[in-house]
Amino acid sequence: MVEIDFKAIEKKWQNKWAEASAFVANDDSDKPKYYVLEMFPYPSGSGLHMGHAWNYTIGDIIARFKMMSGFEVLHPMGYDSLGLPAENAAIQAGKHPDEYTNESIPNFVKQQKAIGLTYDWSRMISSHDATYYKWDQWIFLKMLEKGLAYQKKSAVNWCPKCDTVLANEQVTDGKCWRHDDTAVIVKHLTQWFLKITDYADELYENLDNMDWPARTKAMQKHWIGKSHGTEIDFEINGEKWPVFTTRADTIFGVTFVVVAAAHSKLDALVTEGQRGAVDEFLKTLKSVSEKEMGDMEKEGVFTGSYAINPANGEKVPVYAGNFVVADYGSGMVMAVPAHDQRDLEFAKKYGIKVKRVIRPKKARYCIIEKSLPENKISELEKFGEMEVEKVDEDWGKFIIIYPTPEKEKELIAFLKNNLLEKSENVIGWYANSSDVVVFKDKEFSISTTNGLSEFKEYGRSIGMPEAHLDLNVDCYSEKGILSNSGEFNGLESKDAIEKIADWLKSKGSGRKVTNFRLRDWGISRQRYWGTPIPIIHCKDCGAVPVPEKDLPVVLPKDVKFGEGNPLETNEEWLNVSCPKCGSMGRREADTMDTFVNSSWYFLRYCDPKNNNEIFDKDKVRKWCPVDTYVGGAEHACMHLIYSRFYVKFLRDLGYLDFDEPAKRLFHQGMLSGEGGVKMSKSKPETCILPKDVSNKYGMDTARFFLSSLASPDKDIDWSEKGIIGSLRFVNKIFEFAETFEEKEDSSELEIKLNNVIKNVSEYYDNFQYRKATIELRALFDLMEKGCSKDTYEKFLKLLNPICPHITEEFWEKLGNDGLISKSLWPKFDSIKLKVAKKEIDVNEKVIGMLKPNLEKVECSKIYLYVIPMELEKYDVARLVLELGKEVIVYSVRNGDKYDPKNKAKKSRPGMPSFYLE
RNA sequence: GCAGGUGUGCCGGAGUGGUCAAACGGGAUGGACUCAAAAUCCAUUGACUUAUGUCUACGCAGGUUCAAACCCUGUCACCUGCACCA
Repeated sequence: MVEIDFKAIEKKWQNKWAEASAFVANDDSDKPKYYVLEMFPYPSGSGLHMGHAWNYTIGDIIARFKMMSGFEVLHPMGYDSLGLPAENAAIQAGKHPDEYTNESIPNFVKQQKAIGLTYDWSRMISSHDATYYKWDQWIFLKMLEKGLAYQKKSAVNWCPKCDTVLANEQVTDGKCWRHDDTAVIVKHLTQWFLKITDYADELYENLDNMDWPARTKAMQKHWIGKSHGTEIDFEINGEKWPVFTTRADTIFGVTFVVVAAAHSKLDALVTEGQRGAVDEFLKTLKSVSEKEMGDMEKEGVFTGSYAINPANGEKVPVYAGNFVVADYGSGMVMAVPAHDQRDLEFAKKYGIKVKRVIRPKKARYCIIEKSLPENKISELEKFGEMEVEKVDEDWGKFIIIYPTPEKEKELIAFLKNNLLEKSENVIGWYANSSDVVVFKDKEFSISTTNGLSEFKEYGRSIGMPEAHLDLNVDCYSEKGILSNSGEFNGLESKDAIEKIADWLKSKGSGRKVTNFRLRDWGISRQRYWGTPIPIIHCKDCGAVPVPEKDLPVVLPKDVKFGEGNPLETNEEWLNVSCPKCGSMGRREADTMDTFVNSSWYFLRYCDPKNNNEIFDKDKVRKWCPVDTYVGGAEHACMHLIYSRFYVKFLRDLGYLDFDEPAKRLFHQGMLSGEGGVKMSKSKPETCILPKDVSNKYGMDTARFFLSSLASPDKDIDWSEKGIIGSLRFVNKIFEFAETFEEKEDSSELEIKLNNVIKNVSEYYDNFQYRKATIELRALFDLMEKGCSKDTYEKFLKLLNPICPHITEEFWEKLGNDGLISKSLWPKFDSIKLKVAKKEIDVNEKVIGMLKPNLEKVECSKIYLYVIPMELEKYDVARLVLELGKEVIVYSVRNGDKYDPKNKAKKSRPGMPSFYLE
């Protein structure tokens, strides 16, 4: 291998790019724009490892490709420098967060520059800069104006380790998103909220139109949780209490009502007689709630009140229950134990009756038998419709019965008594209404497996397995046919839901509604390193917004850490006069959630230095929305929902004229160390460092290697062995460059080049970098046999997005003046492409496959067998002409013409086949 | 439980109806070069066997088709999210 000084080449070109301001995006360019963005990082003091480098490279490749393809590309970088991690890291380092951050950022920038990324550094922003967070505050005031920011006292999630409140989105499984070993506790505090729920419907519905990864969209849909249902008023103690349900068809099956234990108006329902019991229950709840709310058993207590079911006037008991969510719907549910598993559990526990009002559309039982007497078979008919579905050699008849609901129990008894125990021939039976399988000769068993095919598998592959009997058919939660429901009997659930809603509406005791799971976004944090909330609390005027002209409210430097909310420790900052009445007021000491900063930063890149406005509308109109956004999937329900919300808000404020922040979203996979070890900044030994890689293999080699490993959305592992393959390739290019002498292109190479240009362009565009590397290798293989300077240059351009430094070097060596990074992407010639690709139709294709084989063979006669695909006559005749041989054609289907045993069998079945004589 | 995704050779990973025993890379084996090694180059890398040959393969089981890794049905396993949302 050649010794190559990658380091020097990298330095040289990084400097040249900077000198030429090669990647500065021009606001006034006439070219079409393209906005590539990677999620801005929090600048940790320890800098970045190869995993980060790879992440940025994914976007960089697109950016470079687009630049060369004639776009004016905006590819900015900035720092999400406010927030808890920075505050904690600073405290740990014994520094003030401001100082710490201001040291970290230059270090980060330096390291990113060393990777050779195409960032427009003139647009760099940092969220801890007051000129940036001023606009966080401005947006907050605008939201306040529009009624979208408000404060309320509420139960909030508190992380004892972060020492602050968390948003719903930041709690996973009852644990903090940063500390998965720390359970979140509930506190009641007055907090600021942003009314993201106002946009719930649009946030939900618009997902369908977006080119974002399916899983992200699915997660967001889940999170927003839109569901259509009916709100039904139950009268309790003369007052109407609305209850939300998606299953209005089960209204006649309601046997009790449950109100959330945490319901704010629970007291109104509790009778004197039950007061003691309820208080007792609430007390036990409190002691548990801090730990495992999740896997707690369904419990409750009777409140003493009764609710009147508006559908049938029945009085049903009202319970307070621990399994009802207080802030979803109305915090109250109608319980239908016959058709809901949770309700059933509860009903069983407290001895509440169960009333069935839905029956399966069609129960289906299947008996598999070998030689059952006819009279037994005909006996089965009395239970309902019957059919013999299929005959199977091994297992005999498959008899299917659809019993009427009334006869179902009888049928089960009949099967048990007559068939399963007494007949040797009966193998078993199953019913998919209750998903039951039973086998002969065994203890009876019914379990919730899944029907016939499973049974067959059991029967064949395992023989007669142990079967389990569990007649758990009393809860039917599927949709079906209504019964016991008065005038609605016989309707299907789907129709009944509509009809019952209409009926209740006409009676004035119900209405159709849409509910969302999404809650408002709590943004108050009791920490220092965040955007101050621009509010002054006044004894007389309440919460008064800081006037726009007084923005930004700057974070004071002088605070004490470790004694609760740091901002509370600076009295000088806290005490200000009320902007409204002038009397003494006090600043809001909470700061904003760090996600506020990242919700709109991509807009600021368009006009990062504007001091008069959040941004110039025209500039944003020019660049936004983001065309390609690259970032981790972990933000699916946080940053990626919040920023959508912000965009919609700013749009409605008249500042934007688009609906979504990014047209296309891409989640990169994670790069792990050798053998799948997670790289973590806290464990330096696990980290592969870009500077080591650059020394050893060169950044370009690493970029090529990582590109060639797998699709960039997949998780990949670093491998010291694997990169050797890429190093070999890079070395070959160096050797080629050293010894390059211009030659004529072969026509094969010409065609190949065309194809490669076309394919590689497509691949870069769609993140299929791996395929691009394969095409480039294939092209280079041909080039090694000799090629023109033009071809060589085109190759360098094609390789440039992945290997920007070395391609600049070779480009220069060829005598070119400008930067290859700023050169124009090669065009492909569509005529040549046609020759190369030979766009042939199906018939030609089949014949085409045969021809080269036939040509090779010395023979006088060719017998050709083809399947009638309408191709014989014309195409074969042509083939005969072209080959100049005698070809005799048979149809494969025309049996008497050939002996299938030793002839047509040869090639793949169905393919035209031939033999020679 | 619900939702989304994945399952291909020793490994990573292409391949979405016929030019597929399966691209490309890694690894392994053999050979060339060398005193030797590294690097480089060539060949082989499902089985049987060495022929323009057969068989077995793309999680498993069925199905559609002249033809299936690719389409359909069912099923299993793994990954990722959400989980008492009525």
